[in-house]
Amino acid sequence: MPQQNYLLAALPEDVQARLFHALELVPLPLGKVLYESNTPPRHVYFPVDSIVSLLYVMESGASAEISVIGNEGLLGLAVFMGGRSSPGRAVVQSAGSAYRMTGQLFKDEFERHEQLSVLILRYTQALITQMAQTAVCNRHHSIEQQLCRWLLLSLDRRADNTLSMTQELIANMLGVRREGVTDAAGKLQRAGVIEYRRGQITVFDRSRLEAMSCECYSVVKRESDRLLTRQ
Amino acid sequence: MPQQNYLLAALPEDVQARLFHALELVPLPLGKVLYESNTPPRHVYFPVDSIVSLLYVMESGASAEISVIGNEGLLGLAVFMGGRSSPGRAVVQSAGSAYRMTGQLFKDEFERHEQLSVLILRYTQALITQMAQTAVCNRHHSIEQQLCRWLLLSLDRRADNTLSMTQELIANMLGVRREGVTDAAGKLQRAGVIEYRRGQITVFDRSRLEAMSCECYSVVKRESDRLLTRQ
DNA sequence: TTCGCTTTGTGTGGTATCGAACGGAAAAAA
DNA sequence: TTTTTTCCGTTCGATACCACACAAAGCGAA
Repeated sequence: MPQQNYLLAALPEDVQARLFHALELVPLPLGKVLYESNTPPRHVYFPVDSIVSLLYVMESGASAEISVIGNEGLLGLAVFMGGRSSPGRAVVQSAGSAYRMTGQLFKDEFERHEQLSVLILRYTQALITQMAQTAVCNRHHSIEQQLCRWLLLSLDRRADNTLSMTQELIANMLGVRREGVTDAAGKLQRAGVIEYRRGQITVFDRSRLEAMSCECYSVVKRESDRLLTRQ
Repeated sequence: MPQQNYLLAALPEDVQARLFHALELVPLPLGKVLYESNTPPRHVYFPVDSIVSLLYVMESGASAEISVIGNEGLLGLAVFMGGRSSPGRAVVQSAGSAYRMTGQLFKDEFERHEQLSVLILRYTQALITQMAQTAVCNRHHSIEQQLCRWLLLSLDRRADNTLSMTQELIANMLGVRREGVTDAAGKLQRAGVIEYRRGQITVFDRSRLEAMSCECYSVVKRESDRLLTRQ
């Protein structure tokens, strides 16, 4: 159901009616690259039960995640921001599916329906907040705190309390070494907050995780809620 | 002249005519705080010869700059993104002046004139790129590289090759200690690239500075040019 | 079962940055 | 002029993160 995506669900019924016949449900396997850096996207994606990461990759090959997008958002902002493309790569971080429609069609609708554009702009601001907070977090917080933040952000976009994700991949997202993640994850496991085993992470104590995380998670969360619920 | 601001200058003449009578020229002294975190802005600012930094400040007091705004842009995106306010603080980094108009008025114009909104959206995307690149830069590059990037970004928004800026303030922007900046700046000075003396920085060899900077500067620069010139 | 691959744990050493403190020199204020 | 403040340079030890290497353990396939 398209309404599993909050952005789509928040639209007025008449706009939904116009849009939904143009939507196509596609599976998003783990690791699939939706957008490559600086190449114009064909489609706009609305995740339902998948999670997609926006990664910036440097010349050296080093990378860092700058935002996480799940069923609260959409991919392909560049389409109606007018830039056609953007640096950064979009990679499926948690397999699932998403609705999509062609960028041109969506752009037309964006320009036609004010309720749609208002919603998208608010979502854009939420995304900006997430990116800004990520920048500060990268500068000032420990790997352990960032891991907590990352787990929480991913958990918010999942139906249960598990994640399929190796430490190696998490390290790529956070832009740190795998060993650093091993250390931090080991601490969390010994503290009884999480349990992991060969790429399967289970979160036992979410409130402890929030307490061990840096403020960045709650700042982003609060701001997203403020922007996307208070219509 | 309002046209000293590139965004204003890029508008069609009829839109300029509509907007300019609502603009007010105000001086921006060094250190002035234009927006405080999470407080709704009254005005939208268009810098002409001033530079404004967008800072995120953490609970601990530690801070980091996430973008620089000069005569190529504007401040107060939250106004028409619909969020009314945003986290982050806007501080004048280089004294000068700016045109401003009330947020409500600007929002009305934004919604009325498609040429204006298209331009602003493109600028927003350029800003997003800058923020994302800053996040990655914070993660992967040395203080020296980041200092080069920062000097170049500021220099682009200045008419000459000097900056009034103490190492202490630069450290706050970059989110590092003052001593780290002293080290990096000392290297640059010994290399003959810059000269500084009690808060006055002169750049002698811009091309060397670009060579010593990380790729982040050129990525942001190229993307901004692409978005804002190719109408 | 055995083999091979992936994932995770650990160690060793090196570097960059941090935290805190002190001192000097130049500018600004009195 | 003298005093005060600001800005810059330097030090030292602590720590976080890095690069590389290798071992152990889980899992799947033959």
